[in-house]
Amino acid sequence: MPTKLKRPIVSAIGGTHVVGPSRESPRRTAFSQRHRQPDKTRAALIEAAARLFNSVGFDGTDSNRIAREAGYAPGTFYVHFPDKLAIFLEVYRNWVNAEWSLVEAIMKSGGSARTLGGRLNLAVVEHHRKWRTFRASLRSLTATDQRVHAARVASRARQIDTMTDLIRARGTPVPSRARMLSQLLIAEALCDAIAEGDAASLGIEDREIVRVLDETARDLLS
Amino acid sequence: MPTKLKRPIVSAIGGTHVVGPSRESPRRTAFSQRHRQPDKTRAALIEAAARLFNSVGFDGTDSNRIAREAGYAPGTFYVHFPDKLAIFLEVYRNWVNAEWSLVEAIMKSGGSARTLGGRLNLAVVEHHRKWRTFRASLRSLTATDQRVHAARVASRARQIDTMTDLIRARGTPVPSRARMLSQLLIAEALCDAIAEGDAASLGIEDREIVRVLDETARDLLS
Amino acid sequence: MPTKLKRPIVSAIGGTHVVGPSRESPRRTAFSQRHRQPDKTRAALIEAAARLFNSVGFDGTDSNRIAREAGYAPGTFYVHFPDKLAIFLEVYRNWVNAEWSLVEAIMKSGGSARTLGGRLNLAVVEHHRKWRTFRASLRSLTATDQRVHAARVASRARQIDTMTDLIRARGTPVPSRARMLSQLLIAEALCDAIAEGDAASLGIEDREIVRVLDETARDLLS
Amino acid sequence: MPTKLKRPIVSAIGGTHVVGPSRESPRRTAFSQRHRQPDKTRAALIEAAARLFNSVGFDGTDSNRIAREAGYAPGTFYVHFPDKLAIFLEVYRNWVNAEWSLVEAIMKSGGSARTLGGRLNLAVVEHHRKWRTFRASLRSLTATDQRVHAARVASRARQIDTMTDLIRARGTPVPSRARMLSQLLIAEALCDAIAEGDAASLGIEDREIVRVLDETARDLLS
DNA sequence: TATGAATGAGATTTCATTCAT
DNA sequence: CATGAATGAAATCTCATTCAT
Repeated sequence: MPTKLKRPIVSAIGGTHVVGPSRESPRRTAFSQRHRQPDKTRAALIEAAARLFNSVGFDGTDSNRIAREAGYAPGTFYVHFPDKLAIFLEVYRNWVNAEWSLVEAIMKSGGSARTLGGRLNLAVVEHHRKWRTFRASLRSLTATDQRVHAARVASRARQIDTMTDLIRARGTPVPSRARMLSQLLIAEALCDAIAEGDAASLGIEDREIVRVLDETARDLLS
Repeated sequence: MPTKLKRPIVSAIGGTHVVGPSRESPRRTAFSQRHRQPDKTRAALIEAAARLFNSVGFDGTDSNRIAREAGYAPGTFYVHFPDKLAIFLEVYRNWVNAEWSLVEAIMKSGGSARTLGGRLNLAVVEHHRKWRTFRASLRSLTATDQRVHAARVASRARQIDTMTDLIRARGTPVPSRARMLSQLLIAEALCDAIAEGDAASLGIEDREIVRVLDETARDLLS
Repeated sequence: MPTKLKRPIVSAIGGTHVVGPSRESPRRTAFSQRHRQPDKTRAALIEAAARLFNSVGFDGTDSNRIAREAGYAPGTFYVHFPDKLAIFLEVYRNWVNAEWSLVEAIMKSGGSARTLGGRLNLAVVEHHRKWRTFRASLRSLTATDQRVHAARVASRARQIDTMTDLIRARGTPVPSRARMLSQLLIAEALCDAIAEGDAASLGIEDREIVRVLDETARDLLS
Repeated sequence: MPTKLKRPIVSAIGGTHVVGPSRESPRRTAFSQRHRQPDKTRAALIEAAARLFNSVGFDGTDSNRIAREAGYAPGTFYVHFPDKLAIFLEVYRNWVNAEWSLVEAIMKSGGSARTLGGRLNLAVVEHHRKWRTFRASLRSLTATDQRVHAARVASRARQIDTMTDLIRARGTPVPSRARMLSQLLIAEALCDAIAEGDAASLGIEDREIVRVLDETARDLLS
């Protein structure tokens, strides 16, 4: 029911510098201005959930803690979400939106295809790095849970459509959907690997991987 | 196929056709012939764990159920493993061994580089497909748990070494470690995506993705 | 007797006549009138714990049973106490308070030093008799557990201070702290022995031991 | 069935300098000379049990660990003792014997009543200090368990008899049994308090308490 | 809407004990 | 006698969820 206008989706996920769950006791005045404003409550819960999922993972948190971190009582959680998975899906939706915003902003910033591609890759890598633990839970739930799996496939379909539009807008020939999907998957994999520090722990520099990423993008998408 | 090994590592993971856990209650009162043979017990527990992790995920099972599925009482689990994560790492070790065996078997089968590469990709895709839920748990735990993360990085390092040996053996120039890691990651990502049915649900045929996989392998490794 | 206090500390320990835990299963499905009043819940848990610790000992009960005996579900225990030891310490705190109340009441009742001393000893003996099993657990945990040991030493320190005040108030010269501690220890030991029926089982009458107690008190404290 | 002659009871308890359970892996040669020598096995189990009861308490150990610490397999425990309590009683029996040996040795060493009394108190204090954790378990079980309680009462009766004999031997008039019991209890309490470091943690010096102990002994027993 | 005490099923883990060898 | 793998009941503790206020 909340429309996109009402809740500033991007700010919660895209903008914040993510840190572990705050240790400060739930910020709560006797009756903060946020109370009795359902949209703000909902947004606060989502933000807290995003933070927690990204620091201790989906199975590492519980709904009580999400509510407490957001400054509410346990019961409040269930006023806004039917269960823990529902808020996870909401966080995922926000995360995807944030990535889209990122991509759009860069595409509008102008420059050669090369420059743009490089900038894009860097930004996306950074976004993955920031949300690596959340993304790990996402991947795990994808294999385990129908709802999450469906949401993810849907999101990929939209990504491919968006990519098609962007390429078409530039006048370049549109690659096959298989190639576009592959590129998405490859970008995700390499970004996640960098984000998780795998390259580093093998003595490989991140930017070497980014270079490979650039290459595959060029090969597959043009 | 493992013969003299104390614990038949590969067979548990590589060979079985994976199905969901049986629903019949495996409660036993008397000792079966398998009992009192710690190596077999251990192997049975690992096999049951592999099956369960791959059908309901790491967080979807519990040590009691693993023991019961293997035909033992709850306490038996703790005779052989200190906790649930320990058996997970053991399953992972087996999984990696199974993949190595697969790769080695194919490498020894002879044929042109092309043929070999294709066969390899197909086999690995199939292996991932079979173990997709287990792999999802693996990826999730990688981000959450130190022990798993370390095990996975170690395994990647060994994979790169093995790859180096194989390429060197063929007389081809050895690519940079960054390229080899990238290829491993890409293969994993594309295989997992096929395994999870993502391509299919976007109306893309699996073999189109496999073709991309072949291409990147060619580009990156030669 | 406690009235305005949030948690009626003394009443739980001091007043009740202690019997073994009831055998009827106290399973409740609906909320009783006691529920939703956290202070009462907490007090009920403490009371049940006191009763159980005193009948089957600390290691003879479990948190589930304490909750059930108090009329709550297992989880409720952990809403109020982090673990079994925490409630034990709370019970101990109450027990000490009850003893203090006892002593104060008698001190205020007037009479000669002799009369008062005698009355005091009898009352304390009775208190120990009533709580003999609880006290045995207390002594055991004292040697095993840091938290309990610390609580007990702190309590002794306070007892010595109180004793000092009382003696000073009567105008009598204050004995050394060593003597006061010794007297506390001796009183405890003799009281516990009577409480545990040791004198009786050796064919010695309780009041003979009480007489010795009176003697040592006179010798050490005046 | 084992007679006193066969198993050197005192040495296990009286002589050893007690430390925590050894961390070294169970001292065991392929088939040590101790094996198949039931008396030695039994003695080794008792010794290990004494050590463990005195470092982690009765409830802090388990029969498997006792067996392992003694260098045997879990099942061996049950060849020699029907249950954990049985070995505890055996350890207690040894402990009492050790104390008797101590007392006898000192009584035979000659000297004035004063000197002897002082030496006795010091030795007994030391014995208690060494076995303080074991003694705490003893006291706890005394209140909880019939078998232990009976054993302890019996032991006290014997102590009083012995004391009577010793006093009679010196030609001094024999005090009432109540006085003798009281003195035993007081000695135990003060010794245990010193052993547990209670005096020290209240800023009181141990020897002050020992002096009180001497006083009460003089007052009660002469 | 928001609250938060209470729920209770269920997961993890321990350990006294058995028994076939 | 000794072994030691296996047992399974039971204890500790968690957490998604409910519901009366």
